[in-house]
Amino acid sequence: MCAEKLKETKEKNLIDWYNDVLLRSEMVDFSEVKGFAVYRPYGYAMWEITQTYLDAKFKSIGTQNTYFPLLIPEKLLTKEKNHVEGFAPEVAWVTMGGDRRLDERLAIRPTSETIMYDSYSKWVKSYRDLPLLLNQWNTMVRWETKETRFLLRGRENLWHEAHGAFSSKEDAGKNALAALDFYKSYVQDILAVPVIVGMKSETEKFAGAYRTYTVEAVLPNNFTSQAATSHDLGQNFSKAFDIKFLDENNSWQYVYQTSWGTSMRAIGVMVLVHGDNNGLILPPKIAPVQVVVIPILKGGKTDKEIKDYAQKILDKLSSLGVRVKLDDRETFSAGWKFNEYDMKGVPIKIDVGERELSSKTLFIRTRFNAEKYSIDLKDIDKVTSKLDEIQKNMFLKAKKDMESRITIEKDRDKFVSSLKDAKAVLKVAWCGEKECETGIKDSTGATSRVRPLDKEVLISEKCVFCGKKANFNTFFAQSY
RNA sequence: GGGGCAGUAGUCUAACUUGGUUAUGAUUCCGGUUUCGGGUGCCGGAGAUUCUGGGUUCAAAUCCCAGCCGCCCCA
Repeated sequence: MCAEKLKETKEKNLIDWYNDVLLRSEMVDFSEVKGFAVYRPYGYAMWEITQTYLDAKFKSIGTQNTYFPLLIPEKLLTKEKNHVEGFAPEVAWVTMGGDRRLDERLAIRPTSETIMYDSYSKWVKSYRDLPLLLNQWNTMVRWETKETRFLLRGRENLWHEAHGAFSSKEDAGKNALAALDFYKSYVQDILAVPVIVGMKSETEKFAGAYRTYTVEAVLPNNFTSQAATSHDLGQNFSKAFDIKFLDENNSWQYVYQTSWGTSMRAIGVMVLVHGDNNGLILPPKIAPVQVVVIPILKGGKTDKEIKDYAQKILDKLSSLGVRVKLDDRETFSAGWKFNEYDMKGVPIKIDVGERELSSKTLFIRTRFNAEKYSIDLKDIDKVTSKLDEIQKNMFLKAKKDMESRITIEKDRDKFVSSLKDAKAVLKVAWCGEKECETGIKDSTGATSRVRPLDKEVLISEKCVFCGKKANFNTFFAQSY
Protein backbone atom coordinates (compact mmCIF):
# COMPACT_ATOMS: atom_id res chain seq x y z
CA MET A 1 0.00 0.00 0.00
CA CYS A 2 2.97 2.28 0.42
CA ALA A 3 4.50 4.60 -2.09
CA GLU A 4 8.09 3.86 -2.97
CA LYS A 5 10.64 6.17 -4.50
CA LEU A 6 10.54 7.07 -8.17
CA LYS A 7 12.75 5.25 -10.66
CA GLU A 8 13.23 8.07 -13.13
CA THR A 9 13.66 11.81 -13.01
CA LYS A 10 11.23 14.10 -14.78
CA GLU A 11 14.05 15.75 -16.71
CA LYS A 12 15.64 12.53 -17.94
CA ASN A 13 12.62 10.55 -19.02
CA LEU A 14 9.31 12.34 -18.79
CA ILE A 15 7.10 9.41 -19.74
CA ASP A 16 8.68 6.84 -17.43
CA TRP A 17 8.52 9.42 -14.67
CA TYR A 18 4.87 10.13 -15.47
CA ASN A 19 3.84 6.47 -15.40
CA ASP A 20 5.72 5.92 -12.19
CA VAL A 21 4.20 8.94 -10.44
CA LEU A 22 0.68 7.85 -11.38
CA LEU A 23 1.28 4.32 -10.11
CA ARG A 24 3.09 5.21 -6.91
CA SER A 25 0.75 8.00 -5.92
CA GLU A 26 -1.99 5.39 -6.27
CA MET A 27 -4.00 7.38 -8.81
CA VAL A 28 -4.22 4.57 -11.34
CA ASP A 29 -3.12 1.01 -11.96
CA PHE A 30 -2.76 -1.28 -14.95
CA SER A 31 -5.60 -3.68 -15.64
CA GLU A 32 -5.52 -6.98 -17.48
CA VAL A 33 -6.85 -5.27 -20.62
CA LYS A 34 -4.38 -3.31 -22.71
CA GLY A 35 -5.22 0.38 -22.80
CA PHE A 36 -7.83 0.15 -20.04
CA ALA A 37 -6.71 1.74 -16.77
CA VAL A 38 -8.01 1.19 -13.28
CA TYR A 39 -8.81 4.46 -11.54
CA ARG A 40 -7.98 4.01 -7.87
CA PRO A 41 -9.83 6.05 -5.24
CA TYR A 42 -7.17 8.77 -5.07
CA GLY A 43 -7.27 9.35 -8.83
CA TYR A 44 -11.01 8.99 -9.10
CA ALA A 45 -11.50 11.55 -6.32
CA MET A 46 -9.95 14.16 -8.62
CA TRP A 47 -12.50 13.23 -11.25
CA GLU A 48 -15.30 13.65 -8.70
CA ILE A 49 -14.02 17.14 -7.82
CA THR A 50 -13.96 17.90 -11.55
CA GLN A 51 -17.53 16.67 -11.92
CA THR A 52 -18.77 18.77 -9.02
CA TYR A 53 -17.15 21.91 -10.39
CA LEU A 54 -18.14 21.51 -14.04
CA ASP A 55 -21.60 20.07 -13.42
CA ALA A 56 -22.61 23.29 -11.63
CA LYS A 57 -21.28 25.35 -14.54
CA PHE A 58 -23.14 23.24 -17.07
CA LYS A 59 -26.41 23.47 -15.17
CA SER A 60 -26.03 27.25 -14.87
CA ILE A 61 -26.81 27.52 -18.59
CA GLY A 62 -29.65 25.00 -18.50
CA THR A 63 -27.81 21.77 -19.27
CA GLN A 64 -29.53 18.63 -17.96
CA ASN A 65 -27.85 15.31 -17.25
CA THR A 66 -28.96 12.22 -19.10
CA TYR A 67 -27.84 8.74 -20.05
CA PHE A 68 -27.77 7.10 -23.47
CA PRO A 69 -26.85 3.52 -24.46
CA LEU A 70 -23.26 2.36 -24.55
CA LEU A 71 -23.85 0.60 -27.88
CA ILE A 72 -24.60 2.28 -31.18
CA PRO A 73 -26.06 0.39 -34.16
CA GLU A 74 -23.82 0.62 -37.22
CA LYS A 75 -26.55 2.28 -39.32
CA LEU A 76 -26.66 5.23 -36.92
CA LEU A 77 -22.90 5.61 -36.64
CA THR A 78 -22.53 5.86 -40.40
CA LYS A 79 -25.22 8.48 -41.01
CA GLU A 80 -22.92 11.52 -41.05
CA LYS A 81 -20.22 10.88 -43.63
CA ASN A 82 -17.30 12.91 -42.25
CA HIS A 83 -18.04 11.72 -38.74
CA VAL A 84 -17.84 8.02 -39.56
CA GLU A 85 -14.73 8.50 -41.69
CA GLY A 86 -13.02 10.19 -38.77
CA PHE A 87 -13.91 7.54 -36.22
CA ALA A 88 -14.07 4.31 -38.24
CA PRO A 89 -10.42 3.29 -37.73
CA GLU A 90 -10.76 3.26 -33.96
CA VAL A 91 -14.23 1.90 -33.27
CA ALA A 92 -14.57 -1.25 -31.15
CA TRP A 93 -17.45 -3.47 -32.23
CA VAL A 94 -19.76 -5.93 -30.49
CA THR A 95 -20.52 -8.72 -32.93
CA MET A 96 -21.76 -11.55 -30.73
CA GLY A 97 -24.67 -11.91 -28.31
CA GLY A 98 -23.98 -15.03 -26.28
CA ASP A 99 -22.89 -17.53 -28.91
CA ARG A 100 -25.01 -15.99 -31.68
CA ARG A 101 -23.64 -13.60 -34.27
CA LEU A 102 -25.58 -10.32 -34.34
CA ASP A 103 -27.42 -9.37 -37.54
CA GLU A 104 -26.11 -5.83 -37.20
CA ARG A 105 -22.89 -5.15 -35.35
CA LEU A 106 -22.94 -2.60 -32.55
CA ALA A 107 -20.29 0.06 -31.96
CA ILE A 108 -19.13 0.76 -28.43
CA ARG A 109 -19.57 4.54 -28.32
CA PRO A 110 -16.50 6.44 -29.46
CA THR A 111 -18.70 9.51 -28.79
CA SER A 112 -22.50 9.76 -28.68
CA GLU A 113 -23.51 12.28 -31.33
CA THR A 114 -25.15 9.66 -33.50
CA ILE A 115 -27.24 7.81 -30.93
CA MET A 116 -28.23 11.01 -29.15
CA TYR A 117 -29.22 12.85 -32.31
CA ASP A 118 -31.42 9.96 -33.37
CA SER A 119 -33.43 10.74 -30.23
CA TYR A 120 -33.14 14.48 -30.77
CA SER A 121 -34.92 14.05 -34.10
CA LYS A 122 -37.87 12.52 -32.24
CA TRP A 123 -37.92 15.05 -29.43
CA VAL A 124 -37.51 18.29 -31.35
CA LYS A 125 -40.70 19.31 -33.16
CA SER A 126 -41.21 22.96 -32.32
CA TYR A 127 -39.10 26.02 -31.68
CA ARG A 128 -40.58 25.73 -28.16
CA ASP A 129 -38.54 22.51 -27.67
CA LEU A 130 -35.34 24.49 -28.08
CA PRO A 131 -32.74 24.87 -26.86
CA LEU A 132 -32.19 21.24 -25.92
CA LEU A 133 -28.99 20.84 -23.94
CA LEU A 134 -28.12 17.40 -22.56
CA ASN A 135 -24.97 16.10 -20.93
CA GLN A 136 -23.73 12.70 -19.89
CA TRP A 137 -20.89 11.73 -17.56
CA ASN A 138 -19.69 8.44 -18.96
CA THR A 139 -16.80 6.77 -20.73
CA MET A 140 -16.03 6.28 -24.40
CA VAL A 141 -13.93 3.71 -26.18
CA ARG A 142 -11.48 4.46 -28.96
CA TRP A 143 -9.37 1.51 -30.03
CA GLU A 144 -5.98 3.18 -30.19
CA THR A 145 -3.48 1.16 -32.20
CA LYS A 146 -0.46 3.18 -31.16
CA GLU A 147 0.84 2.96 -27.65
CA THR A 148 -1.65 3.91 -25.01
CA ARG A 149 -0.91 6.25 -22.15
CA PHE A 150 -2.42 6.63 -18.70
CA LEU A 151 -5.06 9.39 -18.73
CA LEU A 152 -3.72 11.02 -21.90
CA ARG A 153 -4.64 8.35 -24.39
CA GLY A 154 -6.43 5.22 -23.24
CA ARG A 155 -8.74 2.89 -25.06
CA GLU A 156 -11.46 3.65 -22.54
CA ASN A 157 -11.61 7.25 -21.36
CA LEU A 158 -13.55 8.87 -18.54
CA TRP A 159 -15.19 12.02 -19.84
CA HIS A 160 -18.36 14.04 -20.13
CA GLU A 161 -20.07 14.92 -23.39
CA ALA A 162 -22.64 17.67 -23.72
CA HIS A 163 -24.84 18.12 -26.77
CA GLY A 164 -26.80 21.24 -27.57
CA ALA A 165 -29.48 21.90 -30.19
CA PHE A 166 -30.48 25.49 -31.00
CA SER A 167 -32.81 27.32 -33.30
CA SER A 168 -30.17 29.72 -34.59
CA LYS A 169 -26.60 29.68 -35.76
CA GLU A 170 -25.83 32.50 -33.33
CA ASP A 171 -27.14 30.61 -30.30
CA ALA A 172 -25.11 27.53 -31.20
CA GLY A 173 -22.01 29.63 -31.73
CA LYS A 174 -22.50 31.32 -28.36
CA ASN A 175 -23.01 27.98 -26.64
CA ALA A 176 -19.80 26.51 -28.07
CA LEU A 177 -17.90 29.54 -26.78
CA ALA A 178 -19.61 29.42 -23.36
CA ALA A 179 -18.43 25.83 -23.01
CA LEU A 180 -14.93 26.86 -24.00
CA ASP A 181 -15.03 29.41 -21.23
CA PHE A 182 -16.03 26.77 -18.66
CA TYR A 183 -13.06 24.67 -19.72
CA LYS A 184 -10.69 27.59 -19.58
CA SER A 185 -11.68 28.32 -16.00
CA TYR A 186 -11.60 24.62 -15.02
CA VAL A 187 -8.12 24.02 -16.41
CA GLN A 188 -6.63 27.34 -15.32
CA ASP A 189 -8.41 27.96 -12.00
CA ILE A 190 -8.79 24.39 -10.70
CA LEU A 191 -5.87 22.55 -12.30
CA ALA A 192 -3.63 25.66 -12.30
CA VAL A 193 -2.58 24.80 -15.85
CA PRO A 194 -2.32 27.75 -18.26
CA VAL A 195 -3.83 27.20 -21.70
CA ILE A 196 -3.86 28.69 -25.15
CA VAL A 197 -7.49 29.17 -26.11
CA GLY A 198 -8.53 29.05 -29.71
CA MET A 199 -9.65 27.19 -32.80
CA LYS A 200 -8.53 24.04 -34.58
CA SER A 201 -7.51 23.93 -38.24
CA GLU A 202 -9.56 22.22 -40.96
CA THR A 203 -7.42 19.12 -40.63
CA GLU A 204 -7.52 18.95 -36.85
CA LYS A 205 -11.16 19.78 -36.26
CA PHE A 206 -13.66 17.20 -35.00
CA ALA A 207 -15.02 14.78 -37.60
CA GLY A 208 -18.30 16.31 -38.73
CA ALA A 209 -17.87 19.72 -37.10
CA TYR A 210 -18.24 23.11 -38.71
CA ARG A 211 -15.76 24.56 -36.24
CA THR A 212 -13.75 23.14 -33.30
CA TYR A 213 -12.47 25.14 -30.33
CA THR A 214 -9.80 23.95 -27.94
CA VAL A 215 -7.97 24.78 -24.75
CA GLU A 216 -4.43 23.64 -25.39
CA ALA A 217 -1.85 23.08 -22.65
CA VAL A 218 1.93 23.06 -23.05
CA LEU A 219 3.86 20.15 -21.50
CA PRO A 220 7.42 20.05 -20.12
CA ASN A 221 8.70 18.30 -23.27
CA ASN A 222 7.32 21.05 -25.52
CA PHE A 223 4.46 18.83 -26.65
CA THR A 224 0.98 20.23 -26.33
CA SER A 225 -2.18 18.47 -25.27
CA GLN A 226 -5.81 19.35 -25.89
CA ALA A 227 -7.25 19.60 -22.38
CA ALA A 228 -10.83 20.11 -23.53
CA THR A 229 -12.71 20.80 -26.72
CA SER A 230 -15.93 22.38 -27.93
CA HIS A 231 -17.51 21.95 -31.34
CA ASP A 232 -19.87 24.14 -33.29
CA LEU A 233 -21.49 21.48 -35.46
CA GLY A 234 -23.53 23.83 -37.63
CA GLN A 235 -26.27 21.86 -39.39
CA ASN A 236 -24.10 18.91 -40.49
CA PHE A 237 -25.68 16.48 -38.07
CA SER A 238 -29.18 17.93 -38.04
CA LYS A 239 -29.38 17.38 -41.79
CA ALA A 240 -27.99 13.85 -41.52
CA PHE A 241 -30.29 12.98 -38.62
CA ASP A 242 -33.28 15.01 -39.72
CA ILE A 243 -33.51 17.13 -36.58
CA LYS A 244 -35.93 19.91 -37.53
CA PHE A 245 -38.55 22.10 -35.99
CA LEU A 246 -41.39 24.37 -37.00
CA ASP A 247 -40.46 27.98 -36.32
CA GLU A 248 -42.75 30.87 -35.36
CA ASN A 249 -43.64 31.30 -39.02
CA ASN A 250 -44.71 27.67 -39.42
CA SER A 251 -41.76 26.75 -41.61
CA TRP A 252 -39.40 23.78 -41.13
CA GLN A 253 -35.84 24.55 -40.00
CA TYR A 254 -32.89 22.35 -39.21
CA VAL A 255 -31.41 22.89 -35.75
CA TYR A 256 -27.89 24.21 -35.17
CA GLN A 257 -25.86 22.02 -32.85
CA THR A 258 -22.91 21.93 -30.52
CA SER A 259 -21.04 19.21 -28.70
CA TRP A 260 -18.33 19.67 -26.10
CA GLY A 261 -16.32 17.51 -23.77
CA THR A 262 -13.37 17.13 -21.48
CA SER A 263 -11.80 14.03 -20.03
CA MET A 264 -9.44 12.66 -17.44
CA ARG A 265 -6.71 13.71 -19.87
CA ALA A 266 -6.80 17.20 -18.35
CA ILE A 267 -5.81 15.63 -15.03
CA GLY A 268 -2.93 13.83 -16.75
CA VAL A 269 -1.76 17.15 -18.16
CA MET A 270 -1.92 18.65 -14.67
CA VAL A 271 0.30 15.84 -13.35
CA LEU A 272 2.84 16.42 -16.13
CA VAL A 273 2.92 20.18 -15.68
CA HIS A 274 3.25 20.37 -11.89
CA GLY A 275 4.92 17.20 -10.60
CA ASP A 276 8.56 16.88 -9.53
CA ASN A 277 11.02 14.14 -8.64
CA ASN A 278 9.34 13.54 -5.29
CA GLY A 279 5.98 12.85 -6.95
CA LEU A 280 2.76 14.73 -7.54
CA ILE A 281 2.30 18.37 -6.67
CA LEU A 282 -1.41 19.02 -6.59
CA PRO A 283 -3.01 22.44 -6.85
CA PRO A 284 -5.18 22.71 -3.70
CA LYS A 285 -8.42 22.96 -5.64
CA ILE A 286 -8.04 19.52 -7.24
CA ALA A 287 -6.35 17.87 -4.23
CA PRO A 288 -8.53 15.16 -2.63
CA VAL A 289 -6.62 15.88 0.58
CA GLN A 290 -5.58 19.52 0.93
CA VAL A 291 -4.02 19.29 4.37
CA VAL A 292 -2.70 16.31 6.29
CA VAL A 293 -2.14 16.55 10.03
CA ILE A 294 0.70 14.37 11.33
CA PRO A 295 1.06 13.96 15.09
CA ILE A 296 4.62 13.43 16.26
CA LEU A 297 4.37 10.96 19.13
CA LYS A 298 7.19 10.01 21.46
CA GLY A 299 5.56 7.33 23.54
CA GLY A 300 5.48 9.67 26.52
CA LYS A 301 2.76 11.05 28.74
CA THR A 302 2.02 13.91 26.37
CA ASP A 303 0.98 11.58 23.53
CA LYS A 304 -2.66 11.70 24.54
CA GLU A 305 -2.60 15.50 24.66
CA ILE A 306 -0.84 15.68 21.28
CA LYS A 307 -3.51 13.44 19.76
CA ASP A 308 -6.27 15.59 21.21
CA TYR A 309 -4.53 18.69 19.90
CA ALA A 310 -4.23 17.15 16.42
CA GLN A 311 -7.91 16.21 16.49
CA LYS A 312 -8.81 19.77 17.46
CA ILE A 313 -6.83 21.09 14.48
CA LEU A 314 -8.55 18.59 12.21
CA ASP A 315 -12.01 19.65 13.40
CA LYS A 316 -11.18 23.32 13.09
CA LEU A 317 -9.83 23.03 9.53
CA SER A 318 -12.72 20.82 8.56
CA SER A 319 -15.16 23.48 9.77
CA LEU A 320 -13.30 26.01 7.61
CA GLY A 321 -14.15 23.86 4.59
CA VAL A 322 -10.68 22.38 4.12
CA ARG A 323 -10.37 18.78 2.89
CA VAL A 324 -8.21 17.60 5.77
CA LYS A 325 -6.99 14.22 7.00
CA LEU A 326 -5.40 13.12 10.25
CA ASP A 327 -2.74 10.43 9.88
CA ASP A 328 -2.29 9.01 13.37
CA ARG A 329 -1.01 5.61 12.28
CA GLU A 330 1.61 4.64 14.80
CA THR A 331 3.29 2.03 12.63
CA PHE A 332 4.94 4.63 10.41
CA SER A 333 7.48 7.24 11.40
CA ALA A 334 6.81 10.89 10.71
CA GLY A 335 9.57 11.00 8.12
CA TRP A 336 8.06 8.11 6.28
CA LYS A 337 4.70 9.86 6.21
CA PHE A 338 6.23 13.10 4.90
CA ASN A 339 7.61 11.21 1.95
CA GLU A 340 4.37 9.43 1.27
CA TYR A 341 2.35 12.67 1.23
CA ASP A 342 4.98 14.27 -0.98
CA MET A 343 4.45 11.45 -3.47
CA LYS A 344 0.70 12.04 -3.29
CA GLY A 345 1.14 15.77 -3.79
CA VAL A 346 -0.77 16.88 -0.69
CA PRO A 347 -0.40 20.71 -0.66
CA ILE A 348 0.12 21.23 3.09
CA LYS A 349 1.44 18.99 5.86
CA ILE A 350 1.03 20.09 9.46
CA ASP A 351 3.05 18.42 12.16
CA VAL A 352 2.02 18.66 15.77
CA GLY A 353 4.30 17.41 18.50
CA GLU A 354 5.39 18.50 21.93
CA ARG A 355 6.78 21.80 20.69
CA GLU A 356 3.51 22.78 19.04
CA LEU A 357 1.46 21.56 21.97
CA SER A 358 3.34 23.65 24.51
CA SER A 359 3.53 26.77 22.35
CA LYS A 360 0.02 26.44 20.89
CA THR A 361 1.32 26.56 17.34
CA LEU A 362 1.21 24.52 14.12
CA PHE A 363 4.22 23.60 12.03
CA ILE A 364 3.39 24.03 8.33
CA ARG A 365 5.21 22.37 5.42
CA THR A 366 4.10 23.21 1.88
CA ARG A 367 4.60 20.78 -0.98
CA PHE A 368 4.92 23.54 -3.60
CA ASN A 369 8.18 25.46 -2.96
CA ALA A 370 8.84 23.37 0.21
CA GLU A 371 8.24 26.16 2.72
CA LYS A 372 8.45 25.40 6.47
CA TYR A 373 7.21 27.70 9.22
CA SER A 374 5.13 27.92 12.39
CA ILE A 375 1.86 29.74 12.94
CA ASP A 376 -0.15 30.29 16.09
CA LEU A 377 -3.17 28.09 16.62
CA LYS A 378 -5.37 31.16 16.84
CA ASP A 379 -4.33 32.04 13.29
CA ILE A 380 -5.35 28.67 11.92
CA ASP A 381 -7.58 30.27 9.29
CA LYS A 382 -4.34 31.42 7.61
CA VAL A 383 -4.15 27.85 6.30
CA THR A 384 -7.00 28.56 3.91
CA SER A 385 -5.36 31.73 2.59
CA LYS A 386 -2.13 29.76 2.20
CA LEU A 387 -3.98 27.22 0.07
CA ASP A 388 -5.28 30.06 -2.11
CA GLU A 389 -1.80 31.50 -2.38
CA ILE A 390 -0.36 28.13 -3.44
CA GLN A 391 -3.08 27.74 -6.05
CA LYS A 392 -2.29 31.16 -7.47
CA ASN A 393 1.48 30.75 -7.43
CA MET A 394 1.36 27.31 -9.04
CA PHE A 395 -0.57 28.83 -11.91
CA LEU A 396 1.85 31.76 -12.25
CA LYS A 397 4.86 29.46 -12.24
CA ALA A 398 3.29 27.20 -14.86
CA LYS A 399 2.35 30.22 -16.95
CA LYS A 400 5.89 31.51 -16.91
CA ASP A 401 7.12 28.07 -17.89
CA MET A 402 4.61 27.87 -20.76
CA GLU A 403 5.65 31.27 -22.06
CA SER A 404 9.31 30.25 -21.97
CA ARG A 405 8.53 27.31 -24.22
CA ILE A 406 6.86 29.36 -26.95
CA THR A 407 9.01 30.71 -29.75
CA ILE A 408 7.84 33.11 -32.44
CA GLU A 409 9.40 31.86 -35.68
CA LYS A 410 9.56 33.39 -39.16
CA ASP A 411 12.32 31.28 -40.68
CA ARG A 412 11.16 28.17 -42.54
CA ASP A 413 14.21 25.98 -41.86
CA LYS A 414 14.34 26.84 -38.19
CA PHE A 415 10.58 26.24 -37.97
CA VAL A 416 10.93 22.76 -39.45
CA SER A 417 13.94 21.63 -37.43
CA SER A 418 12.74 23.10 -34.16
CA LEU A 419 9.27 21.62 -34.59
CA LYS A 420 10.59 18.23 -35.58
CA ASP A 421 12.77 17.89 -32.49
CA ALA A 422 10.17 19.48 -30.17
CA LYS A 423 12.61 22.19 -29.18
CA ALA A 424 9.76 24.61 -28.64
CA VAL A 425 6.11 25.33 -29.27
CA LEU A 426 6.16 27.52 -32.35
CA LYS A 427 3.95 30.49 -32.99
CA VAL A 428 3.94 31.39 -36.66
CA ALA A 429 2.08 33.21 -39.39
CA TRP A 430 0.21 30.59 -41.41
CA CYS A 431 -1.92 30.30 -44.52
CA GLY A 432 -4.25 27.69 -42.95
CA GLU A 433 -4.41 25.57 -46.11
CA LYS A 434 -4.91 21.80 -45.82
CA GLU A 435 -2.10 20.96 -48.25
CA CYS A 436 0.29 23.17 -46.32
CA GLU A 437 -0.56 21.42 -43.05
CA THR A 438 -0.05 18.02 -44.69
CA GLY A 439 3.35 19.20 -45.89
CA ILE A 440 4.27 20.34 -42.39
CA LYS A 441 3.17 17.02 -40.91
CA ASP A 442 5.19 15.08 -43.48
CA SER A 443 8.38 16.99 -42.77
CA THR A 444 8.06 17.35 -38.97
CA GLY A 445 5.50 14.87 -37.63
CA ALA A 446 3.76 17.78 -35.92
CA THR A 447 0.43 19.46 -36.56
CA SER A 448 -1.19 22.81 -35.99
CA ARG A 449 -2.49 22.98 -32.45
CA VAL A 450 -4.47 26.15 -31.99
CA ARG A 451 -5.28 29.43 -33.66
CA PRO A 452 -5.90 32.22 -31.14
CA LEU A 453 -9.41 33.63 -31.16
CA ASP A 454 -8.46 37.25 -30.57
CA LYS A 455 -7.47 39.44 -33.48
CA GLU A 456 -3.69 39.55 -33.53
CA VAL A 457 -1.12 41.39 -35.59
CA LEU A 458 0.30 38.95 -38.15
CA ILE A 459 3.82 37.76 -37.31
CA SER A 460 4.60 37.91 -41.01
CA GLU A 461 2.81 38.61 -44.31
CA LYS A 462 3.90 35.22 -45.61
CA CYS A 463 3.07 31.70 -44.44
CA VAL A 464 6.10 30.33 -42.59
CA PHE A 465 6.02 27.04 -44.50
CA CYS A 466 4.61 27.49 -48.02
CA GLY A 467 5.38 31.20 -48.41
CA LYS A 468 1.90 32.08 -49.67
CA LYS A 469 -0.16 34.81 -48.05
CA ALA A 470 -0.48 34.30 -44.29
CA ASN A 471 -4.02 34.57 -42.96
CA PHE A 472 -3.55 34.30 -39.20
CA ASN A 473 -1.15 33.30 -36.44
CA THR A 474 -1.16 29.68 -35.28
CA PHE A 475 0.68 27.51 -32.78
CA PHE A 476 2.41 24.33 -34.01
CA ALA A 477 3.79 21.55 -31.82
CA GLN A 478 4.10 17.83 -31.35
CA SER A 479 1.15 16.55 -29.39
CA TYR A 480 -0.26 13.74 -27.29
C1' G B 1 1.82 -0.56 -40.86
C1' G B 2 7.67 -1.23 -40.39
C1' G B 3 11.99 -1.61 -37.18
C1' G B 4 14.55 -1.74 -32.28
C1' C B 5 14.96 -2.69 -26.79
C1' A B 6 13.04 -5.21 -22.61
C1' G B 7 9.90 -8.89 -19.51
C1' U B 8 12.78 -12.86 -12.87
C1' A B 9 8.05 -12.11 -5.55
C1' G B 10 3.61 -6.03 -4.83
C1' U B 11 8.30 -2.94 -6.42
C1' C B 12 13.52 -2.67 -7.99
C1' U B 13 17.08 -6.19 -9.07
C1' A B 14 21.43 -10.71 -9.28
C1' A B 15 22.35 -15.01 -12.03
C1' C B 16 21.84 -15.08 -18.80
C1' U B 17 27.57 -13.67 -22.30
C1' U B 18 30.04 -19.42 -21.26
C1' G B 19 22.92 -24.09 -19.95
C1' G B 20 24.23 -27.69 -14.31
C1' U B 21 22.16 -28.60 -6.75
C1' U B 22 17.37 -25.48 -3.18
C1' A B 23 16.85 -18.58 -8.27
C1' U B 24 20.55 -13.38 -5.41
C1' G B 25 19.90 -9.04 -2.68
C1' A B 26 17.09 -4.89 -1.29
C1' U B 27 12.46 -2.91 -0.60
C1' U B 28 7.36 -4.09 0.49
C1' C B 29 4.05 -7.23 3.48
C1' C B 30 3.04 -10.13 8.46
C1' G B 31 4.56 -10.96 13.97
C1' G B 32 7.78 -9.02 17.79
C1' U B 33 11.07 -5.34 19.65
C1' U B 34 13.28 -0.53 19.35
C1' U B 35 11.96 4.09 17.33
C1' C B 36 9.13 8.41 15.70
C1' G B 37 10.64 16.57 14.24
C1' G B 38 12.35 14.16 6.41
C1' G B 39 11.88 6.95 4.37
C1' U B 40 14.87 4.07 12.51
C1' G B 41 17.75 -0.25 13.97
C1' C B 42 17.39 -5.40 15.30
C1' C B 43 15.05 -10.65 15.44
C1' G B 44 11.78 -13.98 13.00
C1' G B 45 8.33 -15.08 9.01
C1' A B 46 5.69 -14.63 4.24
C1' G B 47 5.90 -13.66 -0.85
C1' A B 48 8.26 -16.62 -7.77
C1' U B 49 3.96 -21.31 -12.99
C1' U B 50 11.77 -16.78 -13.94
C1' C B 51 5.37 -13.26 -19.22
C1' U B 52 2.78 -17.48 -22.20
C1' G B 53 3.27 -21.59 -25.55
C1' G B 54 6.44 -24.58 -28.32
C1' G B 55 11.48 -26.33 -29.71
C1' U B 56 16.85 -27.85 -28.82
C1' U B 57 19.23 -30.70 -24.69
C1' C B 58 20.63 -35.80 -20.07
C1' A B 59 19.56 -30.78 -18.11
C1' A B 60 16.65 -24.16 -19.83
C1' A B 61 15.64 -18.06 -15.99
C1' U B 62 19.90 -18.88 -19.43
C1' C B 63 19.99 -21.05 -26.39
C1' C B 64 16.06 -20.98 -30.70
C1' C B 65 10.90 -19.91 -32.66
C1' A B 66 6.00 -17.86 -32.07
C1' G B 67 2.60 -15.08 -29.27
C1' C B 68 1.33 -11.47 -25.39
C1' C B 69 2.56 -7.13 -22.66
C1' G B 70 5.58 -2.61 -21.86
C1' C B 71 8.88 1.18 -23.83
C1' C B 72 11.60 3.70 -28.02
C1' C B 73 12.25 5.13 -33.25
C1' C B 74 10.22 5.46 -38.31
C1' A B 75 5.63 5.68 -41.65
